[in-house]
Amino acid sequence: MTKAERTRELIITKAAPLFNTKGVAGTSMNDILEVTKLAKGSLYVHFEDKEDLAHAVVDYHLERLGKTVESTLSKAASAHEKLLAYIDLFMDPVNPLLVGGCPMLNFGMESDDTDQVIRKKICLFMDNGVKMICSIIKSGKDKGEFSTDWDAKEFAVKMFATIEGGIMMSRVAGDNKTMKVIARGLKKEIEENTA
Amino acid sequence: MTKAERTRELIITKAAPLFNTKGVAGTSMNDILEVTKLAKGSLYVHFEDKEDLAHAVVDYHLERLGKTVESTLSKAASAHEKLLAYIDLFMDPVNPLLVGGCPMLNFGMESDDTDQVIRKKICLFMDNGVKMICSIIKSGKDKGEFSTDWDAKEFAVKMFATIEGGIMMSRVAGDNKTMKVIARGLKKEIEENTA
Amino acid sequence: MTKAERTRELIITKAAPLFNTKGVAGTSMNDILEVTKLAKGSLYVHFEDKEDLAHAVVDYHLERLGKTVESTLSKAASAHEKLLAYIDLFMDPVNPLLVGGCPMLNFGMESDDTDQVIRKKICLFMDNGVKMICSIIKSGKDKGEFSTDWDAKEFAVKMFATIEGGIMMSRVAGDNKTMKVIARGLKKEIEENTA
Amino acid sequence: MTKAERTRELIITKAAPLFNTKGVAGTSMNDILEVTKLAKGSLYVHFEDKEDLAHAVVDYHLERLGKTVESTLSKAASAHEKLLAYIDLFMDPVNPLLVGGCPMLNFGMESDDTDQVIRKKICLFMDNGVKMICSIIKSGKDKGEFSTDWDAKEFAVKMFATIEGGIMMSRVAGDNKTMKVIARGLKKEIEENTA
DNA sequence: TATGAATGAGCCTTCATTCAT
DNA sequence: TATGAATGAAGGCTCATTCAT
Repeated sequence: MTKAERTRELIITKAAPLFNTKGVAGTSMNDILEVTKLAKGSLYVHFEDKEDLAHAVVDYHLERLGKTVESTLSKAASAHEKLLAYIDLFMDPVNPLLVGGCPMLNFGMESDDTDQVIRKKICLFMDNGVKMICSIIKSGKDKGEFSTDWDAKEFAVKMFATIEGGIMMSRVAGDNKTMKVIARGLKKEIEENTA
Repeated sequence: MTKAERTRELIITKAAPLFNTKGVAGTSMNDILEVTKLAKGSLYVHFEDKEDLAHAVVDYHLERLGKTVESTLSKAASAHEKLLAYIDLFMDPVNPLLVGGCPMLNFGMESDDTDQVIRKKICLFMDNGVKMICSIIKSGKDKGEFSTDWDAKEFAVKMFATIEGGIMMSRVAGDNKTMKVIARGLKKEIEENTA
Repeated sequence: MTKAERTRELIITKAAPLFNTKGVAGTSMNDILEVTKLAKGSLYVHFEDKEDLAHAVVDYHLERLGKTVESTLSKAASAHEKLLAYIDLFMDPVNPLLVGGCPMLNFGMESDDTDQVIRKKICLFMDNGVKMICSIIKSGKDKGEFSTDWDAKEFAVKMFATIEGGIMMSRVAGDNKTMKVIARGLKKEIEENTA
Repeated sequence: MTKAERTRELIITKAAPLFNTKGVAGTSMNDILEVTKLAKGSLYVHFEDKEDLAHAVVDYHLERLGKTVESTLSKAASAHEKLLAYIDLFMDPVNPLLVGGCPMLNFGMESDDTDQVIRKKICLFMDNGVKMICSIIKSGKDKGEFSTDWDAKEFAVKMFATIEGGIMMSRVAGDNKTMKVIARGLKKEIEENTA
C-alpha cells in the first residue's frame, strides 16, 4: 500500500461517519479536514471534488456493510440460521453497525432526486441484497429446510423492505421497540415455512 | 386570512417540494426566494430563520399526508377496504403524493442525527399512523370482518415499516416493481385474516 | 403635548441610552423598536431617518446634561461652591449621570470623522461648558472669592479637559480611582486660588 | 517573514485607519476588502472573524503609539525634557500621530460597554502610560531636576487625563486651540516643580 | 398617527476549489 | 505528495427604509 493509498483510505474512513450522519450536503470539506487533520489542499490530491469523495465514501459504506453481512452469514450453518442471523444483524438501529445508521436509507433518501451516481450504487447493492436472501431461501428449499411452495422472491423483497422500514422507524423513534416487533414477525413467518 | 398568513402559506407551499426533494441542508434560502419570487428580506418577516421555516414545512407535509390518508380512508366502506385503500395510496412511489417522496423517509433520515425537533415531529406522526392502522384492524375484528386472533399491533407495525421500506427501495430503483411485490404480500396477509 | 409629541419623546428617551451605550453605528432601528415596543413604521412617522433620530438623541443628552449641571450649580451659594459642585457631579463615571457615560466623549469620539452635525452640536456644548466655568470664576473674582490673578480661561479649559479625560480613564478602567485623584488635584488648585 | 505574516500585516495596517476613524461597528469587512484589494475569503484565512481582526488592530495601534512615545522620549536628554517632549507629541490632534486620532479615546469609548477584550487592552496600556510618566518624574527627582515634594503619581494621572481630554476637545472642535492652552498649563506646572 | 408586510442592499461568514511552493 | 494562502461565489441573515392599509 503506497502512501497515497493510505492517505486516501484515511480520508475515506474518517469522512464516512460524517457523511452518513449529516448527509453529503450537510458535511463540508472543512469538517473532513478537521477529522483527518490534513491540510486544505490535500483532499484534492486524492479526490477530484466533494462529489468524487462522496461516491468513494458510499462505496466504502456499502462494502463494509456487504462484508459484515457476508462474514456473519458464512458463520451460520444452515439456510434457516442464515436468515435469522441476517435479521439479528439489524436488530439494534439505535447502535448501528455503521455510525449514522443504514447507508442505504441515508444516502438513498438524500440522493434519489439529486445524485444519480449514488442512487445507482445503492440500487445495485439493494438488488444484490435481495438476491442474496432469495438464494439463501432457494438453497434452503433444495436442502429440505424450507417448504418448497414458499415464494422466495416475495419474502426476500418483503424482508428487506420491512427491515429497512423498521430501521427508519426505530432511528426516528430513538429506540428499538419497532425493530423488535418486526424481527419477531419475520422470524415467525420463517418458522411457518420451515419444514 | 390576512395578507401575512397568505404570504406565509405561499412560502411554505413553494418551499415544501424543495425541502422534500433536496433536503433541508441542500436547499438554500435563495432557492426559496426564486420559487416564491419574493425579495431577500421577506422570508424573515414570516420565519425566524431557515430552521423555523424547515419546521413549518415539515408540519405542512405531515398535515397534507395525514389529510390525504384520512380522506381516502373515509371513503372506504369497511375496515377491510380501508386497509387495501391505505396500501394503494402508496403504490406509486415514483409519482408520489408529495413531490420529493415520503416526508417521513426524507426528513426522518436527514434529521435523525441533526434536528431533534423534526425527528420528534415525524416520530409522533408515525406513531399515530401505526395506531390508526391498528384501530382499523380492531374495528374490523369487532365487526366480524377479520379473524379475532389476528395480532393487530404486530401487523400494523409491519405494514407501516414494509410500505416505508418499499417506498425507499422503489424510489432508489426508480421504478415501482418492489412496491408491487410488497403490496401483493400485504394484501395476501390481509385476506388470510379476513373472515 | 399632543400624542405625536408624546410618542416622539418616548422614542428619544428610550433610544438615548442605547445610542449612548452602543454608539450610533452599533445601534439598529430594530433595537429601538424593541425598547419602545412600537411598530416598524412608527419610527419614520416621527423621524426622517436614523440620522435624524440620532441627532435628536444627541440634543436630548446634551440638554439633560446641561440642565443637570445648571440645577446643581444653582443650588450652590458661592462661586467656590459651584466649582466644587461641578467637579463632584462627575466623580462617579462608573455610575454615570446618563446611562452609557458622558455623551460628549461617546458621540464626540464616534462623530469626529463621520458626522459633522453631531460633532458641531458637541463642540458648541463644550464651548458653552467652558464658558460657564469661566464666568463662574470671573464672578468669583468679582466677589472677592478668588485671587484676581487666576487665569480663568486656562483653568476652565484645563478643568473641563481633565474631567473628560478622567471620565474616559475611569470608564475604561471600570473603577473611579483615577477620577478621585483628578478631583483632588483640581480642588487643590481651586483652593490655592481662593482668597 | 512568511507570506502569511506579510498578508496579515497588510490587512492590519490597511484596516487600522478605518477602524480608528469609523469605529469597529462602523467599519465593514467590505471596507477592509476594498483597501487591501484582497478577495472576499482571504480575510478569514488570517483572522477568525471581525472581532479577532479588531483586536489585532487595537494591538497594532497601541504598539505603534507606544513605540512612538518610547522613541521620542529616548531622544530627550533629561527627565524635564522628556515630559515636555511627551506633551509636544500630542500637541496636534487635528493631524494626529495615527489616522483617526487617539486610539485610547476612539476604541476606549466604543468598547467600554461593548467589548471587554478591547477595554482591557486599553486599560492596561493607559496604566503603563501613567506609570511611565510617573517614573520619569521620579527619576527627575532623583537627579535633582524636580523638587522632591512634587506628587509624581498625581501629576502623572492629571497630565495623562488632561491631554486625553484636550485631544477629544480639539478633535471635536476641529482645531488645536484647546490643546495649546492645555500644553501651556501643563508645562507651567512642570516648570513650577523644576528645581 | 400608526401599522407591519415588503424591499433589496448589505452584513459577516463559509463554501468548494485552485495553485504556487 | 503535501501544504496552506488565496479565491470569489454563495451561504444565512440584518439593515434602514417604504408604503399600502
